[in-house]
Amino acid sequence: MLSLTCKTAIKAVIYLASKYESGQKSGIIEIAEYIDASEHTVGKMLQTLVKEEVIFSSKGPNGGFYMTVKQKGQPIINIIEAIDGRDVFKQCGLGLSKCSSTHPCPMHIDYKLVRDLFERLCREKKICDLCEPLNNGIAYLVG
Amino acid sequence: MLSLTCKTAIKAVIYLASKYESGQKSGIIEIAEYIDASEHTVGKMLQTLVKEEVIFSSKGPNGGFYMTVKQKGQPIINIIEAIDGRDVFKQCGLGLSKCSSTHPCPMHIDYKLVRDLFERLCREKKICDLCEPLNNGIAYLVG
DNA sequence: ATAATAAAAGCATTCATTTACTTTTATTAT
DNA sequence: ATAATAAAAGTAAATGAATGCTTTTATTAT
Repeated sequence: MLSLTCKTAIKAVIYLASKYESGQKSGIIEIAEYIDASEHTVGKMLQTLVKEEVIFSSKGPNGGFYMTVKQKGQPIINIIEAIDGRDVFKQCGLGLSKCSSTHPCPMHIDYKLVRDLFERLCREKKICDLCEPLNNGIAYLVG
Repeated sequence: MLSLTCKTAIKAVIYLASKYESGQKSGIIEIAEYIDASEHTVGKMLQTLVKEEVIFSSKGPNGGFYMTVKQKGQPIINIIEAIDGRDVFKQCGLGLSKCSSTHPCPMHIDYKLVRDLFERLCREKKICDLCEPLNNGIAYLVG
């Protein structure tokens, strides 16, 4: 459902959000190391997130990527739509291009149930909700 | 969640099952044309399904691929496991290799809900359940 | 037996995604 | 102003999945 890059993006953003309290910005290398991902993939992907205003960045010494309180309050779906596009939750379970309630594939009704549940979860869960268990040592971004 | 080949496999099997009443076997070309997929991909994929005993095949004139009543009663998950492997419904939503209830990613609980719902659907729905709406002209495999 | 048919198998190519490298641009501290 | 830092941007390579092609093997009807 989600691309590898998109999963990496969610992890990176959760990490960034969890660093908010420290008041410090994070560089590409730091983020990539923490979530155990390729530096280059992370760099490209963060660029996209900045362009889509999911996160902010600043150049130069003491520069890096960071988030505002408002951005921490964004739903996860903002990350997903920025990276994988707006149609993730509209795709047919069997890959038909025009699958809909009026022209359904045989799995349409059931698959839509799953897809909609996932979408709801991604709309309801805020970035800050997910970084909380990380800060409490209850959840992990690697392993 | 499912690979392109896996989606093609599900469509091919639903088509085969829907042809059961006719008592006729279907060749690679016929199947590929009906579900609008690459002949070669379909050939390879059907081979795998035969090896995993999801469907049967016979060579020679009047040969082709076909299914028994028993095979039509299989759950969809049999197709998925044959093509994409047994771990599809065990994978972490963020791609962690060791994500579990004791070492969860921040999305674990919520994602598991979605994953489990999808798995349940794939275990409960039988192949013959899905070819029924097709036979009734209520659902489609192309478009 | 032979020819025709159709799946099985192996190898090669294409395509998309991911990862890697290099150069450029902006910012800050000195 | 200058040097150092760090993101932005553009291009290239590597990987993996999907597709394409060719040969082999098995079966059936004649």
